[in-house]
Amino acid sequence: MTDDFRVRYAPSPTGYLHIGNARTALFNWLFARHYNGTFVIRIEDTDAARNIADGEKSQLDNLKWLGLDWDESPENPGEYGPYRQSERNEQGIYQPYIDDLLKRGLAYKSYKTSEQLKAEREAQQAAKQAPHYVYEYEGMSQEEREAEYAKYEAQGLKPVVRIRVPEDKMYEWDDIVKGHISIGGKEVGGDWVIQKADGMPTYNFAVVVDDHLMKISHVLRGDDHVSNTPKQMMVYDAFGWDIPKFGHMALIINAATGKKLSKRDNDVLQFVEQYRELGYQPEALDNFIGLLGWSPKGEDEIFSLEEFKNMFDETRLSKANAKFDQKKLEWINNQWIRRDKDKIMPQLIEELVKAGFITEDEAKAKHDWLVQAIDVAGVDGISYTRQIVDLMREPFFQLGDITDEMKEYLTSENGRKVFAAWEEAYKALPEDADADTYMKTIRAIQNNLEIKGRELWNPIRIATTHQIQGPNLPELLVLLDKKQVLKTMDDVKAKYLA
RNA sequence: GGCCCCAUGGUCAAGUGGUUAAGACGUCGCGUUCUCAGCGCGGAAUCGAGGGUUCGACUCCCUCUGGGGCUACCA
Repeated sequence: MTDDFRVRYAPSPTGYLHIGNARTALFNWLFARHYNGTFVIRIEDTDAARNIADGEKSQLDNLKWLGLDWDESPENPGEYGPYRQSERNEQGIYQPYIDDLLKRGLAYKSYKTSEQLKAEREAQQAAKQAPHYVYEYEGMSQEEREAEYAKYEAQGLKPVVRIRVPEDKMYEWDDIVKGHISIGGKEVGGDWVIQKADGMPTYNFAVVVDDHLMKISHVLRGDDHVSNTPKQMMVYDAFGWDIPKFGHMALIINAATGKKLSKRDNDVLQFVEQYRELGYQPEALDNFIGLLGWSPKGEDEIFSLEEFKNMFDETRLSKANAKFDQKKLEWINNQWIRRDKDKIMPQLIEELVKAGFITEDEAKAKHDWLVQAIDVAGVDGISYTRQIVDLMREPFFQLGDITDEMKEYLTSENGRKVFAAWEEAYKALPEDADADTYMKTIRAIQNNLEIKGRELWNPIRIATTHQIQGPNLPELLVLLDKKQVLKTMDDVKAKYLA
């Protein structure tokens, strides 16, 4: 494969950027960048009713966030604009092609109402036949058809334009991922609509005209488009255009339902936006979706976009659908969080600010302390940055309740002894004692009292933090404010050890 | 129902006629440790079924089964 690679990602702005779309975009990007081609973004907004207000903006924003850049789009048009189908239609780009087909008798106007169509379909199904459009002008000449059109127009009916499907023809192609596929012309369900009554071209028609005009060389898209391919091929044929190479990637499946991941599946977080809000790293999302349906040669699992780009090989795309495994995503994100802590730190601190634990000014003043506290709290174990909130809440910003179990440790005979010894020792320590000093102090109590393990540590941990488990205690004590700790201990003493 | 596609552990998957069938997530156990996390070590777990082809099939062919996709004036 050589130059002149032009690939595209063509979202319809009917929603936010979905994980499945993101994957399609990612692989098209990889394809373009690996082969030094051009990556085009085209907005397929021919269904005005389904478009949502900020769909396009959100899609593009999230693509950028994922680190996917593009060479041509509505924002930065190349020489094949405009890059929104609605605008292309307004400019009359599609109409001449439709008229041409009409003139050549390869397409025709149809005035059947949706009620009629529905009735036809139901009758066919009742007769156990596959739904199939019935051509209403059988045996008529062009003139006779025109006469029919006039009759309907007089009744005020608006037509759609349907393409005549060559039913005897076989449509075959060598799919980049699936290999050879062939589908008979008679399988597409009969003459299909290329222009809707509102004048908009349909997806299957517009996509061909645009891909041709934009000189798209490779079309990498989801498996769900396989059955659209013969329809699109017959349009290429009708105009005598070269057909691009198609590649149909296996779909991402909802592990719970076993079905194609759908926007309506509320049990899975599946919008890029949602992951972004929880504090997933874009690199991690790229890493995860890049490994869904594609695998590299070696045994490594963690890859940057740049590495993916260099390794990319379209022959290693999987033919089988892949289930979405949230746990693996979490692990991958954890790896990225740990890979560059300096980069993550501001995000973590921001989460603490948003949680109301600390103001922005305080965070600035106590920056070094925060960095240490975050580390001691166990940032290495989190899956996404939002989790730092629960990790840090206790004992850094709030104290929890003393449970019955904790009370047991505190009020047992050994617990009382440990508390007394600890209280005395702690008060005697300087305010800036280091972790080693705390450790030695606790070890000394262990030796004096001959109490060890949980019997020793739990009373101290509980008395100072109201927790029965948590980060390494000596390191934690270094970070806690001594006055606060003393107060906590006094309270515990007054309440449980009086 | 029709057409198309797919099929290795719970999940992602490597593998292209001869392998002890990689690796990762998850899971389980052990160790480190006061505990959690982390880290280290180890374990369990896979070729959907049946026929062929072949000296030899996870790999090739067929059938079945299972799963998915599509079947719109949606994209």
